[in-house]
Amino acid sequence: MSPRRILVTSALPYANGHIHIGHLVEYLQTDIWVRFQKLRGHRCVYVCADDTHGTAVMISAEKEGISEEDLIARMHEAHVRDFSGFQIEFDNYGSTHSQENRQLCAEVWAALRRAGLVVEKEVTQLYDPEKKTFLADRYVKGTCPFCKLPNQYGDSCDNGHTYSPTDLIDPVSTLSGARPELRSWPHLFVRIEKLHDFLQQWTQQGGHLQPEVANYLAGHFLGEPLRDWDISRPAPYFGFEIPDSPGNYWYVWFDAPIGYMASTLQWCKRVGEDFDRWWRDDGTEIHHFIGKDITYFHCLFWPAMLKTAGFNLPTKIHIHGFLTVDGQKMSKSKGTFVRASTYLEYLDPAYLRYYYASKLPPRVDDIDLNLDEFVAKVNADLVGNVVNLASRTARFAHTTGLSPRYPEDGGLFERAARDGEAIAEAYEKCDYNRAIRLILEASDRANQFIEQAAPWNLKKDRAKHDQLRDVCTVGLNLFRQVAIYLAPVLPRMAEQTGQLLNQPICRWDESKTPLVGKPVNRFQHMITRVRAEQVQAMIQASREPEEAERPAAAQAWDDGDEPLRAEPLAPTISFDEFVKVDLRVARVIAAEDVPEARKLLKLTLSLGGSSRRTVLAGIKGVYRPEQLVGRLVICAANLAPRKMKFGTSEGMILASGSGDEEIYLLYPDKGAKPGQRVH
RNA sequence: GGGCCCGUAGCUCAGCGGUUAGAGCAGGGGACUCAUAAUCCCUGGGUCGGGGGUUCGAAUCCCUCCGGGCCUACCA
Repeated sequence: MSPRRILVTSALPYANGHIHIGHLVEYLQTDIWVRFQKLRGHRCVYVCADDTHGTAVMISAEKEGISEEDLIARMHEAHVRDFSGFQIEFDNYGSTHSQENRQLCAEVWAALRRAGLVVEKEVTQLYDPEKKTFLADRYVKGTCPFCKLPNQYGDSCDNGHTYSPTDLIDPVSTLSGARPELRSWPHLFVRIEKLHDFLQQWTQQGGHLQPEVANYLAGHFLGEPLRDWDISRPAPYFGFEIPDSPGNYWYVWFDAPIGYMASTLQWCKRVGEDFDRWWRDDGTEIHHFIGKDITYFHCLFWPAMLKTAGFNLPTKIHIHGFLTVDGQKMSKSKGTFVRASTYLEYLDPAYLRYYYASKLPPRVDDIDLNLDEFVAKVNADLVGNVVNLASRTARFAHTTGLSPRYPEDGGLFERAARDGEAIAEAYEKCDYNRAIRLILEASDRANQFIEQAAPWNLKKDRAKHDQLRDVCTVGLNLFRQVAIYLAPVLPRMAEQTGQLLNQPICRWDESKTPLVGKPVNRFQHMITRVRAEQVQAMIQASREPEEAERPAAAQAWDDGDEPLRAEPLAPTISFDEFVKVDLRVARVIAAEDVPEARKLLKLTLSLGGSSRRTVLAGIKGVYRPEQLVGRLVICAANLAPRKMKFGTSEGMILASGSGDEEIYLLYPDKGAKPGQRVH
């Protein structure tokens, strides 16, 4: 087989946050694939970069009082450190804020213009007059025009109503607290519909996408005309100004994927390669690894851009699912939102590399990091089964060395050498789960062999020295095969195996030829067992301070400013306005679930005597009905009844928190009586 | 409302038209002592989410329902 030329990318991590164990699913999946290809002898280049542009970076920089450039430089450094800690090896790790990227963006842009795909349309948006900037939906808050729920984002409210930010009642900019005004501005759009036929064909044929992804696109986007893509943002915007449209900047999703090319270009300059050979040459394969959340950009816009500008199209887009921890979404308060750097303080990266590999299917399925299983798998498979194989033979072999000729082994070496093809095929298809299972089977057979050959008995009899040497030669060669097959996942172990046997592991095919006549070095532990306490310590360290236990001796409170920032103060009101709201103490005398509703509980409140109110409260996410019965709450009692899908709500009960997972009901101190007004 | 993925042993998953449905871990019993309390042997455990259908034959294909996750739209 002649060597393939393969360019591989992972999605560009956003410069606004740190790498966490969810990101690592992707970078480890990709790194393993790249290492596999290199080990197979192919020409394979792995590029990535920080995604640096957009509003979120601007806001963070301002919040910290530093320039965007300083912020992204700092994050770049942190990202690189995290990746290298996990033995993720890029050939180039760049930034979308680079000269190369600006140049390539201009090139792609010119091609879109030339093809007549760019049109200008007025867009009317809310504008923050204080910050002199247009506001994306998530930076506007106000009262839902439908249910009058206050403090809702610009596109939808917690009760599930969707609307335009211009319909919000009393909108407030979360950037400045100012009242936004409506303004229009010309935006540039890409008429992607002109490429509909091409995209239909490209997504449905040629095996570029997993079947479920192709179906998703066909059913969801390609069944109707594709909408124009709004690709420009007015200043101020951290990004690249559009050369032929001063005052406008490319939307971050335009320049981010071009960052794949820009990073390649940087690499080409550094090592003296020809860029066109990698991006304009049918002989090159391009493989993107991404998460399912960004399917839309990579499978529609990106091929459209490449096609128009005459670059290589992706050979394959490998899409993976999300990470859950112990079956649930990662959570900051539970401590399962673990940063890469935190992980590395407590655990060996080899554990996670192995664990993810053992779980990853070729499909888009989510994968679960089950912490108990993590410990069990690492200890049982990696240490107990694989490394132990070396550990239990290398000590004997240190004195004997390897036999000059490979001894009879009942066909075990041959068998594992043959299985190499099936294992390689599994890696190629990103079916790491299957690859690992096959490898573990080989390791199992080797352990059985050792057990039965009992080198510890042979050692007792000097006359059996040669037999002992033969058994160790078999055992270590079977181990070496396993180490080769696991090299993409566990590069460190492959190196250690090379040192142990005085023969570095460089090629996959070395699994086909037994190693003989070599001295064996003193065995050193390759991977240590993991203890559940270490994992627990890591989880503890990842818990957000707000959830940590309060210190008994309350010293200075260190309350963060995030809540206030997330929801700035509303405009000042007069006392007269305040007293219009009649807040009352009320007792929950009945509570029941509204099964069809995602968030609602139906509460019956007593205001004392025979006064009853039925209130539908969106607190199901946190409170169960039985917890509430008997409790005192505070209720907005003179609110106009509101007809909702599941009945009429005659008031609201007071709670703080963002909504879904975070809700804190307010209740009065002991002694308060239902019906009392709150002044 | 539409779509996608998943539902197989206590747990995590494999099998995706054909012999009595598998693995690892966990459980039970035994062996061994070289090894990081590792290893080896034996063993219990499953209406393959429910129900229909296609087929000589279905965990595997089709329909439908239920449950979990996700994406996306619209109305109010």
